[in-house]
Amino acid sequence: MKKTQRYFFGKESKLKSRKLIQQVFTEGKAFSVFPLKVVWLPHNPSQHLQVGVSVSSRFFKKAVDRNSIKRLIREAYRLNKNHLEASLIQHDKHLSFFIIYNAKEALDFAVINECCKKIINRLIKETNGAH
RNA sequence: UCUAUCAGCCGGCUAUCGCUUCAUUCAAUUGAAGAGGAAAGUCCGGACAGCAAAGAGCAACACACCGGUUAACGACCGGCUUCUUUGAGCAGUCAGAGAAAGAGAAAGUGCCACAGAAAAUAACUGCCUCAAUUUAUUGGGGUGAGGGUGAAAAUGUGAGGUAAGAGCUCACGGUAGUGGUUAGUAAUAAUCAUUAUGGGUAAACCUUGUGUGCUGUAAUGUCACGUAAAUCAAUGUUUGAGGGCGGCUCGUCCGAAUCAGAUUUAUCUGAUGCAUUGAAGGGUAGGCAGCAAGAUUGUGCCAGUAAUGGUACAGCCAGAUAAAUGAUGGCCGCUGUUAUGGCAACAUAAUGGUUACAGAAUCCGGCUUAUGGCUGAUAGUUUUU
RNA sequence: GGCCUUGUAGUACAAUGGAUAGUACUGGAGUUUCCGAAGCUCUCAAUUCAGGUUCGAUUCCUGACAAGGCCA
Repeated sequence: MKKTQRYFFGKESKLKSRKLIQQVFTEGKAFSVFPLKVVWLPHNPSQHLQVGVSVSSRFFKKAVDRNSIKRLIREAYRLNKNHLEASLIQHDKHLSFFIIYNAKEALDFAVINECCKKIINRLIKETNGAH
């Protein structure tokens, strides 16, 4: 079990409910690690962890570019999220957050991956430090 | 060699970590399938759904040579006419290529800057004539030939005619209408007779003909939640109150049902009802269907000039919803550049790329726009023989 | 996904199909002042793009591009 660590990112761990997204944006806290911005809220009724990804159509007009950036972010998140999930289950916390791509140009996978690691570490600190 | 047009294709296998749907399994798992020619723009046309039912006129909008294709279209195919351009020819004309929002300006209204006498009634100048007198001017009449400006100037040339002139008359033409004949399904063409001589603009208003109801899958249905039109109170009213005919008008249509009582047994009365005000209370946006077998895809044959249609066989081929088809590698294939060898084809090595435009969102038929590389065909061009 | 609206100087607006596209603010230069501000004078700067109709398009028509709005 430990030797083959899985990196699932299925339907259950995506933030889909329109109501919850509204709540996250109105009540949640935000910080940003360039080029990503995170809005998070320590609340989720169904799962321990749910996440959503968004790219503004103001910066990227073509649907192809938006989709490819979202795929990159999701890939980076998928590879790094296991620490966060474990910590949440350990402390029995619930979290839902949203990642927004904030740059005007498309960046490499390596940059986004580094950025994602920072975000995960900070989220672990925030959720544990609150209580 | 280059350019243009048309048609076709865009890699294959595999490793690790993953995504969506379906099937399977108690479950873990396992298996199968998974983006384009434009999926785009939303410019047209349909299918499908709702608006309970449902006239006439007007408005609004669209279209406009003829025939065909199609479920339908403003799309497509074929033809006609006009125009542009190239070539040939003395010329009439012929041939090739391309374009056309191509009904009506001879129903009416408007507009045509600047320039020009004048932009369509006419006037000015001029020409001719008569009268007067200051004998080179004025006034009356006739005329629409001359005025060289403009994008456009009152049908062109020649002759007759007249005081001067004028399609005023004649001949040959041009243009337009009407009526015949011939060819053609038709537009139209050729020809004959006759009438007229009226500039442009309808992508100005408009007229004629034809057609169109509106809204759109966030439609719509259904399940859950549960409220609205439900509850409570007060007041008023109780048969012609109100409502419909899709945007407007006309004319017209509906005007119900249930219960109780009374009787004239099809009427009356009352209530449910309707309107207004107040109180209390309340706020969802989730699931499923629509939604994946169809004007379907591929191949062959037949009909047709073609668009397209018919038929036989085979196939089932995305279905998400903050929205799947991805990330990192390897090998083969393809290909660019450089170096070496070779007359050349090519071979070897190094290095790089594997792409452009672009991501389904109810589904189809077109149009438009964005697009790199390769292959084939056709046309033109350059060089060599 | 669907349905609409609008494109004019740097900004906000105007224009009957007809001289060189106008007004205000802004920018630049000059004048005034000991120096500034304000004022005055002069000046730069635009019809989103491509076709078409017309003798002639900001205007009319078609297509593209861009910006903005709405849906229960």
